[in-house]
Amino acid sequence: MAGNPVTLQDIADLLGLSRATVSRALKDHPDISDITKESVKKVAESLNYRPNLVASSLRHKKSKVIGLIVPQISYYFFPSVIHGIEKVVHKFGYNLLILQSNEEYEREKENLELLISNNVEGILASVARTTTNFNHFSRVIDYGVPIVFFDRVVKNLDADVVLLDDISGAYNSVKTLLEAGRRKIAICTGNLNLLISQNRLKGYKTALQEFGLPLHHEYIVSCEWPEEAEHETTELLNMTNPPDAIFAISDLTMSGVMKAIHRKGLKIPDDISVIGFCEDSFRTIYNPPLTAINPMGFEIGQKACEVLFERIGKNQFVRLDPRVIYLDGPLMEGGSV
Amino acid sequence: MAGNPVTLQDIADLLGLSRATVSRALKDHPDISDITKESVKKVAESLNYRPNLVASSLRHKKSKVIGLIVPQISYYFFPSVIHGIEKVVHKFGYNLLILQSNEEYEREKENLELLISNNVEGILASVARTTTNFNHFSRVIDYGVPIVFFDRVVKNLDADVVLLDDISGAYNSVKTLLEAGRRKIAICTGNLNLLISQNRLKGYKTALQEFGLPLHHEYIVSCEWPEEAEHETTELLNMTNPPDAIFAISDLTMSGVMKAIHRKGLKIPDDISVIGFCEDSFRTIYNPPLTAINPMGFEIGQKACEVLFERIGKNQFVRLDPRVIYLDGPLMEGGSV
DNA sequence: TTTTCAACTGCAATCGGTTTCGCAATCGGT
DNA sequence: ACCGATTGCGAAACCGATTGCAGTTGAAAA
Repeated sequence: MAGNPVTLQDIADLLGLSRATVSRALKDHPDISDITKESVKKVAESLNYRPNLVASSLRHKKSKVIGLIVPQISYYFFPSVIHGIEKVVHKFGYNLLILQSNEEYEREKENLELLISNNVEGILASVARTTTNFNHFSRVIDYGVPIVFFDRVVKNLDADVVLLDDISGAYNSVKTLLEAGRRKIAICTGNLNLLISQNRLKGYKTALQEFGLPLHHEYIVSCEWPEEAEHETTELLNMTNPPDAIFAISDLTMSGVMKAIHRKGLKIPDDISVIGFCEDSFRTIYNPPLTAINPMGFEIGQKACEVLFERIGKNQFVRLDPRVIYLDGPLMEGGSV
Repeated sequence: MAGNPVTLQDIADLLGLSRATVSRALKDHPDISDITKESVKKVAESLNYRPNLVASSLRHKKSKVIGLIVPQISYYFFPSVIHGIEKVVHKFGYNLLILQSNEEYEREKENLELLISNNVEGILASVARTTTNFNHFSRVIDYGVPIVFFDRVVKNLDADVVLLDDISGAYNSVKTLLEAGRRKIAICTGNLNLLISQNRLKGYKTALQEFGLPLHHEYIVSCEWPEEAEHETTELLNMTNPPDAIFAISDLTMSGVMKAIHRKGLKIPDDISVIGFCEDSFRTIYNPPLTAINPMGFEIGQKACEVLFERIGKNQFVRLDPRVIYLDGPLMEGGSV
């Protein structure tokens, strides 16, 4: 919002034309003569004219904006996702309105309202871990704005979903540890509210089961923040029968796990093995680089956004069945197993 | 933009009132009777009414949106900044439109246009390293939209600027290395287009000079990405007379430096000392945690945003002199020196 | 009974860009 | 010179929320 809001009217007045003509001239409408177009463009340029997208959006009922709600931008995963989304959004000539829920249910609700009020044409969302009630999402869907969930998804809503095959990713991780001869494997999972945490835990259990190993409940810890992960890991390491391997389900938990291990002075992978879901840029920070499942942030963002644009492209009354799209997260060899 | 765009008119029709009355009722205008207010609110609720902020914004000529342009969201610094900004933006009841330039001048230009077209009331920006011409910024300022630069700032424009005291931060870093007995200190700086790189280099030079040490130009390397930093560092380490300390000016360069050191199998701080500008969450990933200047991302974001709101609050014709605000980045002791 | 005033509510314009419809001028052809 | 077609442009409505102004109603005061 400027102090110098040059409008179509200003240009029109200067040239003795109508707003309509100026508008058309600027977008090369065939009805307008080349001479007029040229003079209009010249004046627009000299006046430093910028079209008011807000007005345009009001008229079109199209804002050309996609909304994104993430728990937080920190760490490696979500920035990667954002890159992927941005690429697609830009390709379609849209813009991205990014909001953070800070893991708070209330904030998430507010954010949704805000996106609706801003006439976004679609929403990409990864839910906060404190969210247990999903009415705010269904309201938006009923309102007619398509949502695609990614990573931290909600099922059983009329929305598409893009995520990693978490169960098999976790299964493969733990299997890798087992095949390396580890038998006392702990898991540092996240808030079990989240489907993603549940699924990664499920993969862990499946792998152990397959190897005929019992479940040690004291090896299963759940944490929300790196500090908590560090604390829990320290407890694990101080047990009389400590684990010889730790599976961390995210970069967030992993960073806490690693701190605890460092603090304890353990050597990786000699004293203890470590594996998890980590973006490349994160896992290669460590020495040796971690062996980890690539959580495919970039690809998830891209895919989620493409799916969203498919919805937006369609007539909303064509009821598509919600799709569930799984990506495979490849295991990246490091030296931590 | 929805398929179910409930408008004031819909509510008005249902109740046999006018749009005007409904609008006033919803915002508790004193002219409206309590009975009317109540019934309006009830209907609005049941219809799942959401005010169209786009329309409102057009009418008010206030979008309640702040624009943010950053080179990229990756790594640790900018996410911290965004957190700081968000906090303030939310406090003022505004929203944040985040755009990434991806370090490209052209994209940065586009992003600015976009923000203007979206009627943002102010802009926070950290410039791309490929930007050498700043006309796009001055055009925006002339247009009447206030800009506050942070971190990667532009001086001599009519805009406020919030940044670290880079020279003294760098000076202190290098001094720390010197006081630890290191004499062969290399610097891994960024693109020297950027004032921030120049200043951090200047601090480095000053410290050396103060200790009566000559400048070894082969110890000064400049790089844009972690990969480049890794490569350059490897070269440094392979010299016949390699440095015994490295000063990395950002988390981005630091991550490359560290990889090279790890690959070379050197021990920190025994074989080589390392220092830099790193957010806490980043520097404590390493073992030992890095000794580093805190780049104060959160605080910079907060401050920049507060300064911006001061500008927005003022009548734009009250010409304030541009302010330059320095924050001090404290040295965080780790174990890398 | 008339005046006065407060309490409510509606009309219509506004924000800036877009678009439908239609009009006037010009052109080509006969 | 006449007719239909084409070109170039403007008037006005529209998107949805807001607001200055004016109008209506009812009750209290004169």
